[in-house]
Amino acid sequence: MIIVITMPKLPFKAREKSDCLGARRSTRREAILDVLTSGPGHLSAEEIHKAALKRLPRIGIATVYRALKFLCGCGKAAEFIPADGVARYEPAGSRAHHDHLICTSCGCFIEAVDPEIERLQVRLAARHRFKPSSHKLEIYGLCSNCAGK
Amino acid sequence: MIIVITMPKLPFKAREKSDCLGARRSTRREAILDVLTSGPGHLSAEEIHKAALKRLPRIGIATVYRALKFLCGCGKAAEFIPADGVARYEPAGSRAHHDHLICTSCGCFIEAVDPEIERLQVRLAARHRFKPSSHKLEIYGLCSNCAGK
DNA sequence: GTTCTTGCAAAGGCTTTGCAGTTCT
DNA sequence: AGAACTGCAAAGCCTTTGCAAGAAC
Repeated sequence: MIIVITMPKLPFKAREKSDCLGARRSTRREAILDVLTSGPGHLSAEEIHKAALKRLPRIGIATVYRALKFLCGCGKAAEFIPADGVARYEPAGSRAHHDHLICTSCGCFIEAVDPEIERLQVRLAARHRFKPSSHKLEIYGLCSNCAGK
Repeated sequence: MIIVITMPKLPFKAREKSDCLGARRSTRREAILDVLTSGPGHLSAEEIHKAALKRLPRIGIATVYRALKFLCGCGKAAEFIPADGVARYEPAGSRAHHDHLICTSCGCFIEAVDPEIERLQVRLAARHRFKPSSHKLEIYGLCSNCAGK
């Protein structure tokens, strides 16, 4: 069984709070959400940890993972796992869905959307009597920079 | 940097052989390829190992991983990593590309293709001056069986 | 006999968990 | 005070690697 959207065991009170940032104010979670929204996007947990350390010198990697699970559960962040198997995180909720063009040379991520593809995916699922809840399209290849070399 | 299609270090002679099954005949690699082609598909390394053990009671998991890398390098198998982060393998080469509908309830994989989506993906990449080499579309949701419940 | 292949055990990399101490309300 | 949050270290899981023994050519 595969869980795609992991809802963390939110503390009881957190579920009642509209901002979903937790039952209590937490400097770490706020910092991590901020790293996520102000950073370049598509960061790994380790990269997020590194960025967070600049603001909170003693924050541990476990806290980062916990906060990320939490934020994903709240819909404030989204996790996705590219072909290298290392999870990346991006802010979610306020941002539109998008697919990824991933450069296999420099590792950069380009966000892209094609409404038509989105529509066709729904059709494809329907054709198989499949009820889609989320999807993920990744195109691997060379970005314009790397292809030029 | 993200390597999507990992070409294993093939032994020198293996590269010259057309069947690409290795420089030498290997019962294990043949068995694993057979598990792959005759099995239900989308098996994890562990599942493949379990199936292989029935034929070769002493085969080790390392051999399975090595063989899988090898077969992927030869184009005889394809690896893909769904949202749970655990690699799955399927026979390749003789089979057409396809996308996956993945049931988040029972974990089943449905293979599907939509030629139009394929075309639009190329267009989408081109629009970003991106040179695609492979892509992966996964739709998560409920299969008809699970949706009915 | 040389080179490839294998099993085993150990190590690696990413992620989660247990626990005791700390913080928030 | 009570529940939530945190850092640290340990454990977990999947995968790879080192090495000595075995097999193929």
